[in-house]
Amino acid sequence: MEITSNFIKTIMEEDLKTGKVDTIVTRFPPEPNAYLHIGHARAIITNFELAKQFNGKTNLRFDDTNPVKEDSSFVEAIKKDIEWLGYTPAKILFGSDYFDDSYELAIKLIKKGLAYVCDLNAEEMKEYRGTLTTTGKESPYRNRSIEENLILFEEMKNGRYNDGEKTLRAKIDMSSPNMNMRDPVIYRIIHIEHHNTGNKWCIYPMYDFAHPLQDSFEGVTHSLCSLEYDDHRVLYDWFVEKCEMEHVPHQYEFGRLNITNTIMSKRYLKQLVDEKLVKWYDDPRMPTLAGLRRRGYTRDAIINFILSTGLSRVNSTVSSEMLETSLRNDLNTKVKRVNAVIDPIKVIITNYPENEIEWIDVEYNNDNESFGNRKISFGRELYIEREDFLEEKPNKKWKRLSLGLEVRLMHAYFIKCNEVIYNKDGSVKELHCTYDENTKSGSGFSDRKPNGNIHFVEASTAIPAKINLFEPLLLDSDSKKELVSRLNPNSWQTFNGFVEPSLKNIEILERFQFIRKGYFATDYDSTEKEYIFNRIVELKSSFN
RNA sequence: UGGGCUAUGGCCAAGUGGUUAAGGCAUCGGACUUUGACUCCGAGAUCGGUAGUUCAAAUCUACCUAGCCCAGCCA
Repeated sequence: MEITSNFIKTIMEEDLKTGKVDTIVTRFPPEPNAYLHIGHARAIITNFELAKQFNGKTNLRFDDTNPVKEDSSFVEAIKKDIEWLGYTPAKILFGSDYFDDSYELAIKLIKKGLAYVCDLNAEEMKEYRGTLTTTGKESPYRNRSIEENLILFEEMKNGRYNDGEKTLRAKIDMSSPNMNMRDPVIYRIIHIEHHNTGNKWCIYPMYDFAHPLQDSFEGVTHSLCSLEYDDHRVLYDWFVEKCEMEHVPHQYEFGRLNITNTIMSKRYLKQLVDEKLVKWYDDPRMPTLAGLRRRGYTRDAIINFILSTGLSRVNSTVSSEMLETSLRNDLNTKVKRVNAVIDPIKVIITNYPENEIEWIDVEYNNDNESFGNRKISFGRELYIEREDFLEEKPNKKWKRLSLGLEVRLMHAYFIKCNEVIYNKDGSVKELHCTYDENTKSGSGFSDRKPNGNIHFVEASTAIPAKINLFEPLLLDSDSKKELVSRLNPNSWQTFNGFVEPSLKNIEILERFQFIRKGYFATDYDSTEKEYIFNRIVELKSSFN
């Protein structure tokens, strides 16, 4: 699958055609202050795929210009996620690699009379900036001489001032209707150790200043970012122009991706971790890439999902079903589908001989012929899924077992339910059924149609297994109350179920909640083997 | 009379003046069935509104409406 058509691709094609650029260079610039989530996947995949399609290249650049928020532990996690998605950055860089350069360029701006050191504190600066509907007023420090600015800025760099005491600002236009142009701060004082540059610096460039310059240094041609930076583009261009950058990159904005019933904002994900409502950012219930990976999502499912949602200048909210569909389609070709009964009720086939087991050679129900066959067993005592039985057929759409009705046991025979045995509490204990030996699967029997197909496992040969069901983060409200209440223990439930005999050595399985159109657990000896194996190990330890 | 952006079926999204407005997801109807999966048929929009320009507009213009973003020494 590849990116079919979107406005950025069109721009790139045009730029290539007109010779505006020779090679497409993009970059993915995460701030290393959290784990990547599925929303970031849109930016990652767009940047990498687009460059790939045009034989260009993509850098990974950690945007680490604010040491108070960032941490190198996130750097590794982010690298791992990108690698997992199958992308190899042309270069891996840090914003902090350019601190010397941006310092020099700041001096250049001062010398051109386009930047000044300002003594206003944060509160005063806010006052002077004005509001959305009123213009700002100029700082009293705005017209310091170039010489004075040069000295003060150097003193800032040398640590003579405390945090917040002075800033370096671009001299643009305090009456601009675009707030970003009202003399934005380009350097601030922060006396804190930086995870990359240590204590070398106590002044750090702001995003708006650093970013366009970094893009330029790296030869980025198309700098993609989200819609909220639209207002910043004019500033972006201003810095590139005024700093007289040789290479001129261009910024293009696209809409953010949201998914229904999922929280995606960094703030809430952090809250879940901080309040220990989840174990960590890679908890399988989290919509982070690491969480989805642990949960069994494949890279292709995620990439196909992102590509199928397209890209535009609209912040979109796509249905979570699309994500599930991508996964189901991908798994269907990669992961063998096998029988597992998660919440069993016993079925006795009263007309089947005791102590006899029949082995049936069956195909996997996958879109992958290379999987070959395996054997499943059939006998007098079976387990079926509790939800596959209702005493009375509730409506004509019910395609499962009911009293007096006949269904096909997948790969085996038709059975008819004759009697329901109850527990004392009124719940169903077991079902007494009869089978029709003429109806064996593959025999060509076609005299009558069953009321559906259900799966089963044979009781004596089935392997007991703990089967996990993860409920995804289903949060449709921003309120904290909602956040907490939805994260009940049931969001991670373990059932004592049974799996078919071919699944030896597996004690814990997941039945993906999203494979709801069918009742199969997945056996993981597939292309995702390594991850799956690791996940099972992790899960085991999680439950101890 | 702050500025910017956006508006195509339930959800995404192609379409850049000229066939019956692609496709995916979801839904409904049907066929098939060793999963209600898969597959296969079939169903649904006149393009936020209004007025213009034009032989011809979702595509151009004007006005209107709605939604999102911006007043961090965050990114």
